[in-house]
Amino acid sequence: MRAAAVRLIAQHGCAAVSMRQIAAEVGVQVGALYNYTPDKQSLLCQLMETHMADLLAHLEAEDLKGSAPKQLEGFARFHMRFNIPRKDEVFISYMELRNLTPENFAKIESMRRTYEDRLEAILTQGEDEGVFVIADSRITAMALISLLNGVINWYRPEGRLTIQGIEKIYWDLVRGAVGMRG
Amino acid sequence: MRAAAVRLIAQHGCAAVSMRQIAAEVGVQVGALYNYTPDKQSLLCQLMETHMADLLAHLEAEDLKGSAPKQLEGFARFHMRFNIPRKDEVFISYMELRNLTPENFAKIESMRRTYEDRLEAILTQGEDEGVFVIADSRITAMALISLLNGVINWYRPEGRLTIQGIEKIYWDLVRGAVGMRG
DNA sequence: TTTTCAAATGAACATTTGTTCAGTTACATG
DNA sequence: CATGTAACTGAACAAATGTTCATTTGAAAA
Repeated sequence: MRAAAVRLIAQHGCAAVSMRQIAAEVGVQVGALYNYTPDKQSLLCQLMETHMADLLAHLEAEDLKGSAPKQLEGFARFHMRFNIPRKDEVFISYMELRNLTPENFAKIESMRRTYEDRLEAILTQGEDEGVFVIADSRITAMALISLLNGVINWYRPEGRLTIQGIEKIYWDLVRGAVGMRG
Repeated sequence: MRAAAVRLIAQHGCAAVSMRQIAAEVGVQVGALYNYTPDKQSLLCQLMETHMADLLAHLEAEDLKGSAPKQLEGFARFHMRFNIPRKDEVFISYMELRNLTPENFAKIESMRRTYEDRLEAILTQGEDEGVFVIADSRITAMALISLLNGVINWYRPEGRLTIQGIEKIYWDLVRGAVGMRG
C-alpha cells in the first residue's frame, strides 16, 4: 500500500489521487485502506515522515568526520546515492508540504531543517578552515540541496549514466560552488 | 482572475483548488469564470504557457552576447531577476506539469527545453573557449537551473536580502560550479 | 427613453470525493 | 471440527467537484 501510494502521489499529486485509485492499485476495496491509516492526511504525512526519518538516520550512519572538504564530498555523494533510488519520495516530500495540516507541516519542516543544518555546519567548518569561499552559509546550504535535488527531475534508471557517474558530476559542481576548484 | 488563480494554485496545488474557490477570490460566481476559460485544464495550461512565453521573450530581449563568462553571468542574473518576483508562476510551472494533458505537456515542455538549450549553448561555448570546466553540458545546464530555482523555496519579499544581493550570491555559486573561480 | 448585448447570476446536473460500518470471508488457534 | 479474530467487502452517506444554461443585470449605443 505504501508503495502504491508513493507511486501514484508522486505521479499525479496528492489531491489528484483518490483513495479508490490507491485501493485499486493495491488490488483491494476502499474500505480496506482504513485498516492501515485513519485518514488520507495521515497517510500522506506518514509517507513523508518515514522518508525524512530514513534520510536523517542514514545520514547519521554515514558518520561524516574529518576535514570539511571530505565531509562535504561525503554529504554530496550520500545525498545522491540515497535520493536517486527514492525519487518518488523526494518529489513528494518537496511538493506536498503545502497539503499538510499546520502541525504535520511543522513536524516535517523541522526534519528538513535538521538536514539543512548538518550541511550548513560543514560549510561553516570549511569557512573556518579557510578552504571554502562562501558568501552566506545558510543560503548556500539550501542552494546546494536544490542543486543536488535537481537530479530527480531528469534521472531515469534506464538512462545513459550510472549513479556513480552522476555522483561524480554533481560532486564536481558542488566542489566548485564552494570555491574549491583547482 | 489570472492573479487569483496563480496565487491559489501556487499555494494549494491545482487539483486542490476548486473553480468555486477561484471565483470567490475574484469576488464572482463560478459560472462567470467560464466566460474566460473553456475549462480548468485550459486555465492551468494558459497560466503556464504565458509564463514560459514571457520568460523566453525576456531572455531574448536580454540579447546576451560576448564571452561565455559574460553571457553566463547575464543569464544567471536575468534568471534571478525575472523569476524571484514571479515565484508563484515558477512554482506552478514546475509542479503542475503532471496535471497537463499530453498535448499541453508537450507544449510547455518544449518551451522549457528551449530555455535549457540556451543555457547549454553558453556552457559549450565556454568549453570551447577553454574557460569552463564541465563534465556534461546538458546535465550541468539542468543542474544550474535547479540551483537558481532553489531561491523560490525560501525567498520572502520582506526578508533580509535584496534581490541584488541574492543575484550576487547565486552568481558566485554558478561561477564556481562551472570551474571559473579565481 | 428604448434597444442591445456582453457579463454575471444562481440553480441545477451527473460524478466523484473521503469516510463509515454492518456483514462476509478466510485463516490460525483451541 | 469449532471458535475467534483480523482483514476485506460492498454498499451507503453527505459534501464537494467541474460544467452548463436559462435568466437577470447594468451600462453603453441608438
